[in-house]
Amino acid sequence: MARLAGVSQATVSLVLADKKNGATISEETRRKVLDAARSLGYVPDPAARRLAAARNNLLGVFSFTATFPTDVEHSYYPFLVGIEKEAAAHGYDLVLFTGSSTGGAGPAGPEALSRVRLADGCLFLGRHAPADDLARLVADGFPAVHLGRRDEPEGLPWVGADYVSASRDVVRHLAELGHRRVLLVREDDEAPASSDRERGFREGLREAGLPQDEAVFRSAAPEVDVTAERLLGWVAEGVTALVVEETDTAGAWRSVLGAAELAALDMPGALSLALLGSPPADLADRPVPTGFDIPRPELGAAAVRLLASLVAGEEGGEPLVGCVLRPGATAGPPPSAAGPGTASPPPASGRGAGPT
Amino acid sequence: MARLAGVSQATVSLVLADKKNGATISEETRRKVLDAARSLGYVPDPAARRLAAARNNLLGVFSFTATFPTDVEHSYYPFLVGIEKEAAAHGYDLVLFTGSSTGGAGPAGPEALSRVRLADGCLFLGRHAPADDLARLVADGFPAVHLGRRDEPEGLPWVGADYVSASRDVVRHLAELGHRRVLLVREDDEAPASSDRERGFREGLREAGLPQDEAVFRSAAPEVDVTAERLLGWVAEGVTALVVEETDTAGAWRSVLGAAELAALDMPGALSLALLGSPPADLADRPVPTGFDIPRPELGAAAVRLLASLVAGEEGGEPLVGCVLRPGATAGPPPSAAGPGTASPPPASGRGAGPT
DNA sequence: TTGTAAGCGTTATCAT
DNA sequence: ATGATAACGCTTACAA
Repeated sequence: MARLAGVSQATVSLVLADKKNGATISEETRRKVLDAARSLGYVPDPAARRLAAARNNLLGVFSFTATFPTDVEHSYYPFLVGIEKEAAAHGYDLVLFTGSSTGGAGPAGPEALSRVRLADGCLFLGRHAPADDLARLVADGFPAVHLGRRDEPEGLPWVGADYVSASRDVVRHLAELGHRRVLLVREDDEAPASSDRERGFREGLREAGLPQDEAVFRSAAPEVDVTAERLLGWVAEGVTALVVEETDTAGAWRSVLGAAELAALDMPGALSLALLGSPPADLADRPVPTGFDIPRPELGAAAVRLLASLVAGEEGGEPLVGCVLRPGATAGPPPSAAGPGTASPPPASGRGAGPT
Repeated sequence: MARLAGVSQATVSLVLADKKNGATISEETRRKVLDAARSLGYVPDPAARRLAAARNNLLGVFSFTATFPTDVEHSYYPFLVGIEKEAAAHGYDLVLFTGSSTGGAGPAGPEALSRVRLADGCLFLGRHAPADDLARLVADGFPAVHLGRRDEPEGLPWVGADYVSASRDVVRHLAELGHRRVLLVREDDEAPASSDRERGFREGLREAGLPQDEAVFRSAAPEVDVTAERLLGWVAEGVTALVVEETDTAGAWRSVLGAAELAALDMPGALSLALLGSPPADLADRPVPTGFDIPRPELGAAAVRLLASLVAGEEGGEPLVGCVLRPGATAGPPPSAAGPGTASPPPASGRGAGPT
């Protein structure tokens, strides 16, 4: 220890810690200690440091699938970008629990989840987390945050994208373009992400004074069956814009895109399309869909922020992160509109169509 | 501590450590401890564990740039894939030290690097690591492994791709296709990665009994100036294949590709091209270059393997990981060859041209 | 077979 | 302003 080298003892701790509170170190000893430390190449042992401080400045990241799958597409990369940055900003290092991906060693049982306790708190990615194990963590007061909206283990804090507002904004955008008949195509799935989008969609309609009856088309979940006939039927009924739900498989979007192609519909011309999310990577060559982007890095950062505040014993803040509208190229004025950008005032309803 | 919950005390340590030597725990206490631990969700504190001179089953990963930069292209992702898998296989969790990216907390001084001592060992990514800080770690006997060949802090173990063999194989491949005049285009840079490639290139020539004089063209580093005229000149001199070095910027490759285009050379027909590495992402739409791929996940895995053996107190093994030849589409038989695949026996030298 | 006790290197709380 | 000294939670002889 540098105590021997220098002239003092645990005073070293004080000078090296650079405490902000009581400025209680004489310049002389300070120098002595610093010099001794430098000449000895002394570095405080982080393990001892953390042991004494009762916290280890470690934030866990637990994913139930491999954190780094071979297929980059499915990875948590965009979240990790924000997570790493925010963690660094708060002075935390990250523990990546090679959780369920236990390729050969440790047991993948419930034990695995317990390991996260070695960190000061933990972030959970992906929806495969066993609710009861998480409940246990929460009940024990262990700081945990789920990345993505989650109702299941009651009391589990989470951060998620604000699909409601984002979906509302998309509808507002369409209304401003002049659309009066807008239809939502969604999969028949009761996931919160789905319901939130529908809620936002309906809010958007209401706000713009548009009719809400028959405004939603639900299709069987796995294969969405929007046929060309159905599409043409809608157009015949006066629908000028389709708002499509986004899911992992993008089933609805693919289906609609395929049908539009089959029906040989001029895309922004005869029918406007909007996607409630981002298009899948394999459709990257298609025109950029009008819709919104989930700010994944920002979501990751928000999760870390929340987790850090929980670790610090504070209450968590706003769990919702705003999405950003993507104008895109698949939506334009409706066919009947006088000209581009000329949004005619709403014929029905007494409420205005403009932004409220 | 679980001691209170169960009936014993530091015996907990013994049963949780699963010591291999003297089987000295009665099945009964063992169960008691295990049960108590499970019901309490008890996890040994890594810091305390490490402090007590044991190990905490944590492996560090330290990169001097962000591990997850916004731009996926520049990330260590492919390495992480292998690192995560191998770490899991060895029963290690990963601690991501949010390196120099210290966006707000501690300074980037030596202190930053010493945090890694919390783990049993650490992997270093990227060449921005301050050599002296690393030297300190090594001198202290801390298990550290650098991902990528590194000479700087002497004694720092590393794993890297075997560019020598890979480059040799590329030349062999060309020779087997029938090429007798092969030219290496490299940047004027003394990086080990460059010299290794040249060495392998020369080995390949020798093995195939091809002339080594004037077989290497060196160009200024930043902007590689391979002009169309120069290219045509080489072809006129009888050069039928170009082997191009790979660097971060792919300057040489871009230059050669551009010149070949300008000169309107039929690519595999009039001149064969090979790249000593992988093409940059923005050239993904071009024909796949003949050359080799660096098995990044395997490299990451090898690094973890080496690190794990160092942690276990063993000597490290083979630091070189083989690359895999990529046949590609930019190399074919030379114009003069009788037909595809008909490699004529070497006219010069007494040594065979086939695989040795 | 299991309990006791001595550290491991820091930090934090008191006295000086 | 600084020197003792008691934790911090664990491992590991060593004793019982």
